[in-house]
Amino acid sequence: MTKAPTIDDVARIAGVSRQTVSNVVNTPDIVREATRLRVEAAIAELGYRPHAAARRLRTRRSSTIGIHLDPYAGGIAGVVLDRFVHALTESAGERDMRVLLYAARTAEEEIDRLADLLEGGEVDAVVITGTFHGDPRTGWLNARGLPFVSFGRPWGEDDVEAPAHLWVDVDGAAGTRAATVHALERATGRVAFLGWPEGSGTGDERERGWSESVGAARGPRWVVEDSVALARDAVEAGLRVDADVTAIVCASDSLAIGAHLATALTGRPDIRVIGFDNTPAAEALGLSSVEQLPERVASGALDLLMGENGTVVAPRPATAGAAHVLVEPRLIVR
Amino acid sequence: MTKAPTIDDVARIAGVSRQTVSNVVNTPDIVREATRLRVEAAIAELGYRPHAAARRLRTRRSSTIGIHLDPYAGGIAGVVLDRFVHALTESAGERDMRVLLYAARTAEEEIDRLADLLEGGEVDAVVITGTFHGDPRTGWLNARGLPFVSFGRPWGEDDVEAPAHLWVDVDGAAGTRAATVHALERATGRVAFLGWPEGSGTGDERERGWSESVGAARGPRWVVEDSVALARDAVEAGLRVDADVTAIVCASDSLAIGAHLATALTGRPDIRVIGFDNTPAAEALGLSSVEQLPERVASGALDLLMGENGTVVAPRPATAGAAHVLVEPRLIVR
DNA sequence: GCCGTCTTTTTGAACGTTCAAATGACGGTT
DNA sequence: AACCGTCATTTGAACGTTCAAAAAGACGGC
Repeated sequence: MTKAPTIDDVARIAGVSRQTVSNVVNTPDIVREATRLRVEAAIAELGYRPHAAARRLRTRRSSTIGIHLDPYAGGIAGVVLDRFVHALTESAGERDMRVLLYAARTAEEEIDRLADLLEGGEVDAVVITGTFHGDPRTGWLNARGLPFVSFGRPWGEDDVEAPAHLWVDVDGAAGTRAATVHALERATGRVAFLGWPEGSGTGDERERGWSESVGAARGPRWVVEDSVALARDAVEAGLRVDADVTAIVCASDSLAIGAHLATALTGRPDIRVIGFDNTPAAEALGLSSVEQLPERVASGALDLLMGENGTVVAPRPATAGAAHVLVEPRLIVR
Repeated sequence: MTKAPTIDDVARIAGVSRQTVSNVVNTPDIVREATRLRVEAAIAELGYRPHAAARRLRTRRSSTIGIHLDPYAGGIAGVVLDRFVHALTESAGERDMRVLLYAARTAEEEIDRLADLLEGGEVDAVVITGTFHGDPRTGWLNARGLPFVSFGRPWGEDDVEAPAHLWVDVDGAAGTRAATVHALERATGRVAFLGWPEGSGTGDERERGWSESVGAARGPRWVVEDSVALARDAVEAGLRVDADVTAIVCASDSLAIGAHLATALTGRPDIRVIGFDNTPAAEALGLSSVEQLPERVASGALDLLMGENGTVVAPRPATAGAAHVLVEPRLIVR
């Protein structure tokens, strides 16, 4: 490996100027066919690849999107984000974009990273995840006019008429609604809900889907933190009180696995348990679960940042209507 | 957001030259304290951040490491890789490195991506994963002298005296050995092994750990593809023949979950099932499992690429001894 | 006051690309 | 034959940084 060939080397071999080579690479259609073929031959002969940094410097574009990776928390929750990262990488690749990961433990640290990456031109835009009530990141990004989209809606802020920022999310209520409807079709008794303590936007949404569609078959509503063991205990206790429950809609797969264990332990394998997130664990146990369709979420995020078919980051102002994508999840029946 | 300040703006404000500002940023100790403070004040005042692309162009370093993301296959297997990516991102951050993802469906496509990324200077090195017998990637990379490390040893090739390339891996045999020893301590009957068909290096290693340590308590050796349902059926059938088995060491968590289901179904909850990979699914079911310690794998990969405490990619030639890191996994008992 | 040495700072060039504007080639019209 | 318009190609400059070498300062010894 001596020295990588530059655009000038190609130009010399092909007997044209730098710029013509550049045109062949970037806008082939404005170059005469004969010339183009000659240049392409030279490129192939030398194995020329444009130097990314030089291009970035000149165009002031990195063609890269940053995404934050939370510290690995263990458990099941991380799987959804990982699938999203996968999907984002693939969708981005189709648009000639790259995905850069960054880690940060706290919101402050993350803001520092964001500043480095965005202001240093390392990335053109970022995807932030796990937004929460009063999240400092969105305000900071907005104040500087930096392009970003969040996976997760801006909880608590005005999110319909004048959206605070671009966002993409999964319609949690639609997911549990589908689960509930499915349960009602099959089940003969009441349909319970196993969810998280009130206050998490996501959890409240998921409960709402059940609540609004369960109707007369409404069973009890059990609440625990997101843990298999807690869920198991809660359901075991709950079933002693409400023995006529024949289906349990859950806010997560962790809860669903706990519920599943409880039904097995108490000799009630007839009870249908439906989870949320369609994690490998639910799949392994043969539990039905609501699939978030991360591929759709990912391409929705890119659509927002780059336009439907755009190839560069050019965020529209967050105007009503075009400022978010809400993906309808799908129930996977097992 | 008008225009980002450049190094010249800082220099003007601080009343020094470009280069002095550059020195304050990169090598503060060679600059006189009084000057340094003045420059730092100017940097803070303007909110200056060096432009990544310009720096990359000049230094010919991207401070970025690329890593391939397989198409999401579903199931449990992906979790280990995702944890590794997490860990790599965090370790890399500590060394002022970034992690860039790329997707590719086939080995050929991947080689194309690698060429773009490495020869275009987009990344300084790559981590390749899922190496297999006769993998075309390693040869291609070696032929060009491009820096890389693989997660997974070079199966089949000379991997001790004259290592084919830098690699980091988990000692699978040590993992199943620990699992077997643990089983022998607790179990009264024989210890079985549930593994994959012969031929996958990883699977053979894991079987070896059991085989070499199980001794007189050696139980049957069952073989299936990596699927929960297949594992369940195999173990159910196997236990009818070998009823004195009281522990099953498995080559993966998928297999372990299948085995676990089989023991539950056949009324043998006393049988200890031990998995491999310590995935969330195993955790959720309370199964013991061998933990791969992805953090160690990640920092091992960086050590190989950058030296123990290095801050730039400067791969040593793959000389015996210093060319690989073999991480000893740890049994998580539940 | 001068010299040598060491430390600190400045200067000019270079990294490889694309942008914006200029030049050249060619055919058709007047 | 001069002019115009269109298309294809070239030219000079610029993007913001760091390298290498040169210049300027500081300091002590004689």
